[in-house]
Amino acid sequence: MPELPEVETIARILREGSASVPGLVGQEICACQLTWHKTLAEPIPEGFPERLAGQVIRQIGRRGKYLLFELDDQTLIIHLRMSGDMRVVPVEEAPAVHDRFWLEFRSGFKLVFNDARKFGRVWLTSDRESVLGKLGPDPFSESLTAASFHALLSGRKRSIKPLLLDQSIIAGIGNIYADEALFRAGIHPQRLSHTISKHLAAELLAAIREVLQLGIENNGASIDWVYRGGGFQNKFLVYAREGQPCPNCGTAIVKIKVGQRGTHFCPRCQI
DNA sequence: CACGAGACCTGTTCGC
DNA sequence: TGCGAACAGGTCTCGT
Repeated sequence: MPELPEVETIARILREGSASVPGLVGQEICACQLTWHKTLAEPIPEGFPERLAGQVIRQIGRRGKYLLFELDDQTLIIHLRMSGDMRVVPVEEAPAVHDRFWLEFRSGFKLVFNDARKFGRVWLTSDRESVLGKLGPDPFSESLTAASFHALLSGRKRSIKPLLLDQSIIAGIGNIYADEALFRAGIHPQRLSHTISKHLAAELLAAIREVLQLGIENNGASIDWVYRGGGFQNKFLVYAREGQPCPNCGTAIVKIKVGQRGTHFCPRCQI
């Protein structure tokens, strides 16, 4: 599920709350539960879980696909991986299947991490960089310019799609948005990165920002049983559209494997 | 350095 | 209808 737009949407909802639940900024933690031990990333934080009690959530944000909860003297970091989801419900509500971890607040609500496939991870750390340090720039970062992006591409010989999925190069793009961005930029997913001109790199960066922004404006994408609430899945131009006509030229969209990932593109428009 | 395979997991969908 | 295979929004590690 969660690529940058989905994580951004979740962070915003948790920060601001909704009609039925309050925002979490300012809420004091009084207890926590871990029901699948591997959900807590190594190394096990010193004093966990007692140290969480009494801490207040001061801010909620995102870096790449990581959710960040700034506490009084530590940061709680959560990565949803493939099937993770967050929800806020009253403490007395019975746990659901696949609830792996939750925080209980004095206000009577709890923040629950639900994760069917158990790939998701939670960190509690005083040193965020130990978790986030290897991430490349955020796609929306002002420090990421057409020129620096072009330098990232020309500095290596690699198929462009796996490169876009490499979080150490640029942080936040996943399988859906990579396919959508490459289509909009007219670039074949297997094209080698160093063959992309400066002009085309600028177009690709603009396409990446455009699809991520569209995703955010639509509250992310919901597919199958994973993630709900988003609407971007109705605006896919190539993803999950194998055999359907390309919106530009009508050619049937093709699906292949690139770097072990399902990859959708128009064989005529993308070169 | 770049790539592929395998691992980590469960649930859903596909193909025979 | 049933059953195993294939596949899924992600990332890490290992071997070549």
